[in-house]
Amino acid sequence: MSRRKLINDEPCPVARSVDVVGDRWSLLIVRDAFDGMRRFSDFQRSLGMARNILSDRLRKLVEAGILETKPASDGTAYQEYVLTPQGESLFPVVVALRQWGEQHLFNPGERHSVLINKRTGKAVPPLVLHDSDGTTLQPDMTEVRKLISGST
Amino acid sequence: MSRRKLINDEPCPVARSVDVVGDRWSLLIVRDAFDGMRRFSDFQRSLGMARNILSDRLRKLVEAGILETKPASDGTAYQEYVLTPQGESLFPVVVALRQWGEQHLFNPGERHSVLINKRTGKAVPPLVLHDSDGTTLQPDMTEVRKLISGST
DNA sequence: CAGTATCCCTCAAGATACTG
DNA sequence: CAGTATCTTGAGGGATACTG
Repeated sequence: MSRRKLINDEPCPVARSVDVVGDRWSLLIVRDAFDGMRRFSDFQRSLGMARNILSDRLRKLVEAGILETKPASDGTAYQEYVLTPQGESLFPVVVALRQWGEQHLFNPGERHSVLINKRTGKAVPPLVLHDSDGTTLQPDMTEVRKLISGST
Repeated sequence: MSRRKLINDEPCPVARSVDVVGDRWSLLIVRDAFDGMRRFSDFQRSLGMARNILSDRLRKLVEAGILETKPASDGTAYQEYVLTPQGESLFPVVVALRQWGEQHLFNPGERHSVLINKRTGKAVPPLVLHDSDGTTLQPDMTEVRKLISGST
């Protein structure tokens, strides 16, 4: 995107998040990382993307604090890329995208991968917004207030 | 993106979702739509994006079944763009991105917009994954099973 | 194996002018 | 006001060759 607008001074957290992970590959790399993937070649094979682009995305994800590099566990001289706590907190984002895709982007009966709770062996239930009293929040039950001072 | 890989035959719902909304603008348009925005010029002013791009994104969001057009409520000859039920079900995605951004992309004390429960007047609590028995799912408590036949 | 370095091309995005 | 049309730029992406 040329002459691209700078949005890391946007006051909206959604806009800043999209600026970091709102591209074709970043969230798929994160998805694979949640799936236990750590090595350059594994990501490359899984995603089928050009190596230079993968290299660039991994670097940016490390710069953004989403991944960190570690020496390879098998003693080779190379890196492993693992999620930081900040990266792990993208879990709801990836799950929400997964569930939305499952519901709306597959034909009836079409096969797709699915997220399973290891303990129960069952698919994880739909992600919904619960308020602190347990009520389920719908979109029209919320509103955005501008420019609240953050605690983080 | 040139010679871009086709991923609408990917078996992973995350990949398909990213293919639909994984760009710089789509989710911000959806965010504004959640905020009650309906008119072309309102989106344009809010997002500060080029009109031809906005036009293109609105068309694609309509094609994807996320927005639908309606005659303008004020009687003018133009369109309004409103979320379909499928579009509204992107709510968890937008909220998850919002909350991740709030936590990780702002300096302490820096001001940002915030999502409020209209009824209680308080910020909506963090989005977490609850299993059907109420336990909180962490990333390492889940795994992906490939190619389950879908019910949708 | 794990990248980096090049080369090339396409298209997303911006700017601007135009139209009913 | 709500777009469409046209032009330009450059980032995103692919392919491939190269390196330790």
